[in-house]
Amino acid sequence: MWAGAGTVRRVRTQASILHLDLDAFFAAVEQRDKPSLRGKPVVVGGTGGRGVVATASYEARIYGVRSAMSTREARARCPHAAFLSGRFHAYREASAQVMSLLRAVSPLVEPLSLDEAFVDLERSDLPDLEVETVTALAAELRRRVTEVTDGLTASVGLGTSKFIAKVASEIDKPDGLTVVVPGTEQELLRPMHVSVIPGVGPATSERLRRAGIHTVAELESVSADELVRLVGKAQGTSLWHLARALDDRPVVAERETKSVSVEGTYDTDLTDRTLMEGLLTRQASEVAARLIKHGLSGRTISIKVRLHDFTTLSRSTTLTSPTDAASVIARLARSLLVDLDTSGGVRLLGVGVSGLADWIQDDLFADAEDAGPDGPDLAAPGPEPELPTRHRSGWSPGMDVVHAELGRGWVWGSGRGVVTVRFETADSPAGPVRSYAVDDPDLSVWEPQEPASESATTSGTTGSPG
DNA sequence: TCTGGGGTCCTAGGACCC
DNA sequence: TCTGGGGTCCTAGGACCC
Repeated sequence: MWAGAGTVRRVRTQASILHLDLDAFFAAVEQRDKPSLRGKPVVVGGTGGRGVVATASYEARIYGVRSAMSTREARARCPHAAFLSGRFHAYREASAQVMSLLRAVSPLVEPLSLDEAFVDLERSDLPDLEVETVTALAAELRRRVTEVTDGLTASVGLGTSKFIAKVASEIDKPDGLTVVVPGTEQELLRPMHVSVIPGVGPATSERLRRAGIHTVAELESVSADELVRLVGKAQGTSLWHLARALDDRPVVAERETKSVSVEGTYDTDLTDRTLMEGLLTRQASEVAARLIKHGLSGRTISIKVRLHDFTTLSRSTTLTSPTDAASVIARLARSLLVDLDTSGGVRLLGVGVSGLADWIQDDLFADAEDAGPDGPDLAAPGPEPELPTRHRSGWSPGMDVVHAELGRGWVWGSGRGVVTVRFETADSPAGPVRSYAVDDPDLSVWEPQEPASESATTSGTTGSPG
């Protein structure tokens, strides 16, 4: 029965999905490249005061060092380990070698990270997809991985779905190969903890635990309606299916980028607003550089602020058209910080751009050349930028610079016949705000107009005698 | 001085439009 | 004029993954 579970999910009848996972990847690359580290505990990750472990070699895992553990704790558990901050060039290179091996097996390869990928064997040249055939292929693949990477090892799992292939690759790690024979999936899953299911992390595990659900077998006995009630619609239906090993997610080779961001955690909490603005400005430049490098631009600019007590805030604003300009991203990022109370100290700051388009409206921005590659810059000396006629029909928050009674400002918002201008002052990136009629004929000498704001309505209420 | 960095997806509420 | 529903977009926060 498919009671209340929506559309049928067709699971493959053959173990044609392969999952490959390079063992203790970052640490293994370090041990490969530096023989003195072989056989010794190696920890790769953040080495600063607030760093965390990215990868621990198996020698370090003996001491209880784990991924995502703070480096501080890892040092306490295994003081004699080598603590390294990582050489991502080397990791990327080794990863590329392995990925190209996988693509030689099948064109349909989905990398999950530098050290992990799914391969769809239905698109391979194999004569059939019987267990013996795919097992032989996987064994040969593992041998080739070690050969081309000069000694790295991989764990491989094979199954009828992504879920099962991934579970399989964990079973005989490191340096192992496991094939889950089609038809035996539920038998394998039932005794396992619910956290084996993708998407079930600490929070969901705890919710399920409180409902008396610990194993996949117990999860299977819960109705779809009950699961939706417990964890929400999307996750509830997903759980109902995955508990039955019903997983028809396809292997997807190319994924579109949805957002680009840069963030940093600082060893000591930040309290100086000017410093924070400077850091956001630098991060905005890095984000812009990456957008440009990939030919992307985006409409939504966000900042992320983690306070001293680890509460995390985000603020965002959306432009009417996409940008990849560092000055625009920086200006908006700084102004988003203005509302936030950071007096207790800030441990993390970040800038991101989402709502990406893979093209830029060149014609629309042609005039930005006057102000340099980053678009109009309020700090730049020289003549006022000439305002093009397009400003009369469409205003672009964050991008358009205008001239009005407080000097130069930039468009903060527009709508209902009004354009809001934010003036940048020496004190603040987001200085005073004034609104102007959108059809004002003279752009540079606009007369201030009463903003259509909330404060106007309250005064009317108190003034009425009733 | 517990708790990285770069992502993805989901939820919920409000605005706005039809 | 009142009421409601659905769809879409936006914002903020949270969970999760590697």
